[in-house]
Amino acid sequence: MEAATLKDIARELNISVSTVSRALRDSYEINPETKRLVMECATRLNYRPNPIALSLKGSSSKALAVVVPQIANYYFSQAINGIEEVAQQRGYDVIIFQTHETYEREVAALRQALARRVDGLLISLSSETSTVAHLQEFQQHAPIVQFDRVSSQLATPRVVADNFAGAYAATEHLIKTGRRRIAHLTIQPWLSITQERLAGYRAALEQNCLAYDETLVRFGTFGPNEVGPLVDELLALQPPPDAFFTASDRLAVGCLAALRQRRLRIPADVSLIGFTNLTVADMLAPALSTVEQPATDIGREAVARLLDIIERKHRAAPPATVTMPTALHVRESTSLMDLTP
Amino acid sequence: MEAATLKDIARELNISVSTVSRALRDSYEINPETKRLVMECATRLNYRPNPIALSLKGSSSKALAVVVPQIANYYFSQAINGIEEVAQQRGYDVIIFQTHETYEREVAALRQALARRVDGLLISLSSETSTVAHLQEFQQHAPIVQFDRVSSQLATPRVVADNFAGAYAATEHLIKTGRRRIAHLTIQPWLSITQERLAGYRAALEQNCLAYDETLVRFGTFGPNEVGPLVDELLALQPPPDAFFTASDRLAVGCLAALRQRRLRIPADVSLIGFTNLTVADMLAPALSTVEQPATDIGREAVARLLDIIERKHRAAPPATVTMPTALHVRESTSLMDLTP
DNA sequence: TTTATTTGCGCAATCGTTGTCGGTAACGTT
DNA sequence: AACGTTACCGACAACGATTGCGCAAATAAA
Repeated sequence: MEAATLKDIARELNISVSTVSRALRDSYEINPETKRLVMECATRLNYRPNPIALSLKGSSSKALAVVVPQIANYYFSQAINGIEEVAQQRGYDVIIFQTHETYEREVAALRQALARRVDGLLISLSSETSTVAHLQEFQQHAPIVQFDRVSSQLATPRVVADNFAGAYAATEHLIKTGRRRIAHLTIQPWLSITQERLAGYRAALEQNCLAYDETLVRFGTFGPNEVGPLVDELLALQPPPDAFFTASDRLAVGCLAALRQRRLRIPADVSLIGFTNLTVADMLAPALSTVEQPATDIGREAVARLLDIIERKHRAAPPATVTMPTALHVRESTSLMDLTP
Repeated sequence: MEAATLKDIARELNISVSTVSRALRDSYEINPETKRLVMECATRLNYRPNPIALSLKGSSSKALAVVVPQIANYYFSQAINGIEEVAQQRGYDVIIFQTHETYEREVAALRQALARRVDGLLISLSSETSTVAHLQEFQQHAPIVQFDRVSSQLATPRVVADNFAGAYAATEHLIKTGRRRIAHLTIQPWLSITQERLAGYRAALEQNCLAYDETLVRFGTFGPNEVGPLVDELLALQPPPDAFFTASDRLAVGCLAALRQRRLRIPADVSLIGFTNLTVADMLAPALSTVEQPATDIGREAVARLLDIIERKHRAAPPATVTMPTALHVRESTSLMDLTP
């Protein structure tokens, strides 16, 4: 059973294809009786408009592109979950691209998305991306909404977690539990989220009369075996840090592993808090304090914005930034400092 | 800058569209010199064939559909990672659908996929799915490869983990560490993976002269708060279980939480092993023994099979089953039984 | 009755690409 | 000189849907 087309209906009813098309779109210039016949026949033949033909015709492809650095990542898989949910609800399909954190693959992904004539793009920038010419080029064809890793050079709506507030809360919490030398392990310095978190961290320090010490802050793209050496470096400082604040899932887990490997007691020797979406955070040893980002909601919100632009044809979209609240979860890894020697 | 089309090249060179088309496809009936000109012009205009037009023409859409119950799931996000990687390498885009474990959304997803004229389908069945008519229907249009949750009623290649061996190894390991009353928490009984794991569990028991006790086996779709009561039920048995073997990520974590909440010592009172893809398994408290499935490899293998069928046009694909080895990771949660009272 | 106007529908172009067919030279063969 | 080959290229239709335009018939207004 092949998919029914307008032509099939037209043949069946001995009318022209154009009449069928108009009847289905409820055009005023079609006889109500004819409409009824066409509708009936369409449901009988289980007619569905061919999205490919529609795309070619140039109207809309009913498909969205999602470009993220990685799928196999707690944060992004949750975000995509939210995106797919809302998109599907509103009749759009989602095409996924991974950049694996490279600029090159990001460009390739955009090219693909363009070729597919997607109606819009949701993107979280790769860590290599520092220019946005490729995105501006894309923007001339379809609207973009950025989420999580966003660039301010690009005029689009942005949906992000409240990174400043989250980092501020985490840092302040560490200070209130008696920590004074707080190391911050974070990702590439040019990313918006890195800067915002760093700013929050710094603001909390200064609000609490602690000096900002840049030797305590480390940036990087930390592979599986790169966190250990870094932790060693930090621990060699005088005085050594008494707390670690990490900026991603990978870093939190890597740091936890490194600290445990080095037989440091958490939180007795150092405390640890992460910016993560680990659902198992409270099952870790020790239970990991975290700043949780509403990843699913960020996905939902981002795609909702995008679809509003697409459907209301607000081409000149308000490049507003939506900030979603983060939540501080205090667990064992940041208990009060043990002051007994 | 709009995307260049054949027409643009044709106009530029004052030749016909068909000639351009053939020149680019390196047809024998085009003058080498003309070909050169066309090629040069094509690269200059940055021409890319329009996949939409190609799809409409009926040849191939260069897109694959992936249908999974959930994206935000350690196992599936890793599998999709593998799928996307290989697909992208071989020039195919991936369209993702989530069924949220419902038959209805699975049918809807297949309909969408069909409308998009995808060249093939990778599917892991929803837990509600018991009939495969919708898949057979789909099969008449494009090839299917099943992975993980597969149905034997459907003649397609299948790529799965070695569930029997994995479950056997886990169970045997529990027995060798002194356990005798091994509970098995698993998912819906009609799923292939459930049955295979159950069979492996049972075989290991019987090989070791332990009776299979069906009151120790529980099936279900365990929501966030459903694991607790179940654990209570099992612990009320006489004698109570001294080990838990769970069949999924969610169950392993849920069970761990429930046991800890009830102040049972792991592994002193009970030991616990999961069938999971948790990357943080050895960071949990206690470090969780697991049977690890090669999710990424399963994804890679499945998509490779599918693309082979698509490209070699082996429509009558060998419905072979590829079994990928699992790995037993012994950690703290299944240490030797403590025999001191 | 003649002229407007409305109603209802079909024709044909369009989107980008490919396949079928046919045509025109230039050449070689008798 | 007449014919067949070969090499090369263009016109056209088709995929499925939308849309501007035109055309006929029916109705309304003159």
